[in-house]
Amino acid sequence: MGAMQHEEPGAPPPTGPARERILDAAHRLMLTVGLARATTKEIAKAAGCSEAALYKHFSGKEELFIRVLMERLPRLNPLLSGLAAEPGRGTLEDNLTEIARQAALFYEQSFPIAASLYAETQLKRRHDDAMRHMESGPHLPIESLAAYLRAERDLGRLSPDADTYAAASLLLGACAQRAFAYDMSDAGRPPVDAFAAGLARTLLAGIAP
Amino acid sequence: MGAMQHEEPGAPPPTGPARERILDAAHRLMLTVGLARATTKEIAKAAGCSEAALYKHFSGKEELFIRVLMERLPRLNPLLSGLAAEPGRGTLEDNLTEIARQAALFYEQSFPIAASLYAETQLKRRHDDAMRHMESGPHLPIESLAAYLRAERDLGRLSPDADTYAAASLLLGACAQRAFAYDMSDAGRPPVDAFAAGLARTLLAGIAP
DNA sequence: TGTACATCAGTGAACGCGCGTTCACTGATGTAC
DNA sequence: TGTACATCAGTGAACGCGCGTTCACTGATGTAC
Repeated sequence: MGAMQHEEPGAPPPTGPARERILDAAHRLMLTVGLARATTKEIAKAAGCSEAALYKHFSGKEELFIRVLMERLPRLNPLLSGLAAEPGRGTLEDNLTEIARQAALFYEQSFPIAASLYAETQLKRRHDDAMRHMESGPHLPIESLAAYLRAERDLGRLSPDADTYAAASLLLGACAQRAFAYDMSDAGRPPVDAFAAGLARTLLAGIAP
Repeated sequence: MGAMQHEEPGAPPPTGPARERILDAAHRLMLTVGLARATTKEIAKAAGCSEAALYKHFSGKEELFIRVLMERLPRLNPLLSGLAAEPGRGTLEDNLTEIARQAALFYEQSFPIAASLYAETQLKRRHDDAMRHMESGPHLPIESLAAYLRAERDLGRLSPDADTYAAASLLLGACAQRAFAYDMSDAGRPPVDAFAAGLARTLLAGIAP
């Protein structure tokens, strides 16, 4: 009882190595109260340790946040470059639907945190530099998808004059926008399966009569 | 000389009524250093007044930010609902290109600030509520554009089974994503005119062979 | 085996700084008589 | 006209709080001889 005084009543019990618990706690707080109010005191409380313990695992608060971004946010690129590796498999509409579905789920998870970096230009710049150095970043999914579409076009499964970059922007943009326009509390967000299917169909067929 | 000590060397000289100068200064700082580091001290310095003066015009820092959001961010909706009012004008491709162009510029300006609200969940919620109350919000452009597309479809200028919601999501999503994926410093951002034209063409024609 | 020392994860309490906010006040302008 | 008072935009200095960070320390575990 007395030993548990740091544990939140509603939160899952902190288990596992402390470093992971801290990353999880920081991640959770960034999503719920936001980057600005994810203080060292709250993070420590949620992780079930003292504030001082944070500094045994991370050099400071900024490093902790960078680590959350790198070790807790999902990656979209593996899926996309996987597909690009073997074009010609399955139907194009199925593939695009699945890409849109995964992308929508990906942005749903990562967008709120990625967006909050805009509040801390300095932190954002540090993260952007790290991303650029490991050749990653938010523009990469678009380029991966465009590469996949080019490969399909070379196989004759797309119109020979299809603008693959525009197509990739349209599909992924719609998925990212969905996370932006309808967030957590908003019930108006369209169900992901129907949404993804509609995007893929519309992108393939166009809307001209 | 001595009287000007509050003015930033590089900044434009603070002119006009104090309230407007404060809003401008806050807006500028939100874009440059980010919401989190846009402190009352910095805002006052940039506006050429004392910190205490801020509280003569706004009840507090949060109200000031809300006011910046409401009085300084551009609106996309007027353009869209204007178009929806008279469908059948001009060619569809031209209209979609112009919409995409305006949307891309709009998101370029508003996205960094809107995104930074994710760092302050509480402020975001207050702003969302205000938006909902005046029947606005980030999902509205999509619905306005969808309404315009429906009107064009009813005129037979779109395929009768076109998914107008999906089409609107694709077009506006791509424009928003452009602001997100390639920000300020990044030189990789595609020029807005070519980008908009490519989106409109691709959305109309589709990419299927 | 016992003993002396090293290492390690972690803590409670304090520190200093920067923040948003408030206070008592000023000097200029307007207004009633 | 002068005089007394009211209003107004704005200020410099202070206040208190919450933040990230550090400090000296503890108790448990490992290790050499």
